[in-house]
Amino acid sequence: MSKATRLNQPGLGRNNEPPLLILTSLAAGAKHGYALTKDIEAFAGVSLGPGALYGAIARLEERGLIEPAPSEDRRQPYCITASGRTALAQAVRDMRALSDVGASRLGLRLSTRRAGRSVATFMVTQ
Amino acid sequence: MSKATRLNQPGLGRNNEPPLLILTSLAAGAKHGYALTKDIEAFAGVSLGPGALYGAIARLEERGLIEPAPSEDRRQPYCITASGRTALAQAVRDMRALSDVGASRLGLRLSTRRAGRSVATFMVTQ
DNA sequence: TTGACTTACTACGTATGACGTAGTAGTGTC
DNA sequence: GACACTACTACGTCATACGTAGTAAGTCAA
Repeated sequence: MSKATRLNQPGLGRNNEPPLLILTSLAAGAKHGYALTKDIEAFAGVSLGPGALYGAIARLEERGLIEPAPSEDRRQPYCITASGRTALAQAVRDMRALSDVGASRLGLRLSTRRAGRSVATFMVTQ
Repeated sequence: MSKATRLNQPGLGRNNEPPLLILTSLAAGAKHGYALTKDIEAFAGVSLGPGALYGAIARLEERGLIEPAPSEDRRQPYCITASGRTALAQAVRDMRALSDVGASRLGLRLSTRRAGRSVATFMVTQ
């Protein structure tokens, strides 16, 4: 938290996180753009500028992963759709699996306790 | 495994996975390009075409995250550097944290057992 | 020894999308 | 009534994911 960093990470070029972050944020309830920025800053420590934010929102809407909710004022709230939830769930599972492989190959021990065998059994055949 | 899909996922546009997958693969030992493709197909079920693969390799090398290893034949093996390991470790931790938030907001229960409170405590203040 | 197949790339082009910046307009508050 | 904050729109640039085509060396079978 504290100091929100822009997305540009040192090593791994440009990322496709904005749509993922937006879906994650909306999974907890409808929000308008500005509230999304704040929420994302809070849970991911990442600050999306308007360019990244509204660009991603437009694309997510085009693809039917989010949709505009009725608004009373000038703000336009969005909510996640069923297929948005599905896509997010898939992404979450993929990320979990990939981070498991990465952690095991690095010999990292993540905070979570886990039983012996897992996705990481892939590595023995490498 | 079985049928490796190209990276284009249905929902979340273009992704920055190639560098991450390459680092993950190299974390288990030096490999040349083609071996990387095969390994990545095996552990991630994702098939990188040469364009994606060698483009990402070049960029990773530029940034000092991987480096060429000595080769005997026409193949050019690469290995991960110390800062490559650091970057990968950070990415792994980030992915883990993000997938935890996502899972909890979706009400997903991932295969891993975990104790009660976690990164997901963020959501209560949303 | 030729031809087919696999391995292992290089080179090139396209287009998507992340992201910055600037501008604008409504709203609250002192 | 000026200033800060909210909540966007609009625009441009550039990185990079990714496809496709081409090439060349090694392997193996007839």
